[in-house]
Amino acid sequence: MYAEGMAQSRNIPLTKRPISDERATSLSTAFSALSDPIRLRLFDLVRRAGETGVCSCDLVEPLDRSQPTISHHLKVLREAGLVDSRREGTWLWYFAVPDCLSDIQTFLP
Amino acid sequence: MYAEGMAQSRNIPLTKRPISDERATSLSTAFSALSDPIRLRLFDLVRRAGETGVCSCDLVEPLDRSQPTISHHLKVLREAGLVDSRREGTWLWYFAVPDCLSDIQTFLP
DNA sequence: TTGATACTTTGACAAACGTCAATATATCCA
DNA sequence: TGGATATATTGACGTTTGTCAAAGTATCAA
Repeated sequence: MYAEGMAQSRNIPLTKRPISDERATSLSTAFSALSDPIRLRLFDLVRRAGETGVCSCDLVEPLDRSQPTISHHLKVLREAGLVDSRREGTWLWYFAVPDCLSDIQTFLP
Repeated sequence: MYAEGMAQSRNIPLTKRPISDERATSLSTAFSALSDPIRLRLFDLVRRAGETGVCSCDLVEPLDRSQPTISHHLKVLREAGLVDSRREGTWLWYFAVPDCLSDIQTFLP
């Protein structure tokens, strides 16, 4: 049976300097943005389009999702700071934010 | 109004070699495992414990979650291939799988 | 101003998720 | 064999998420 406060610590140096709660939340937002297969492919497509970016209308067909769904995913990516957009007439060109993954980079070993 | 198949392609070289669906799914599993703040801190704690690992009982208190919740998160991390465990008596020592993030590494710029 | 195209927002719904209490399983020790 | 500790599983719950149809907003051109 498991009872309150009965856990016996193994007295192992748990952590020297554990990640802060704030940083964990910030990082998890970035990870979360890439945690859906469609959204990951979406980001991949946008990133591959380089500085020029890619017209959002060209992203619907290859991902086999409705246009509103793609729009929703792009919003998630933008709010996570991974992509941004530039308007050109009625079109929106999406591009990857430079160094958007540097924070994740520093977390990896 | 948005109508079926009306999207006009901008004829931009969309992708040279877009990520495959399988790879996207595999990668998103890893990202998903780190998409929760508590689970991210959990992995951070385990990883910091090095080869020896850390006793699961020492992870409940610092993360301020119930024992079943920590157990659940550890299972998610294990199924994502990020951590593994070694039994020692009644204890389970969790440790980070070496190079578990190499796949994510190769995805980053 | 009217119509066409590009995109976003809203509303709805099922599925997945994070959480905990309660219970079950595993391992050791007396 | 029992009791104690460590961990996992089950079941339930409210919340979040991915999705689409429908409707709304934006921009341009005739």
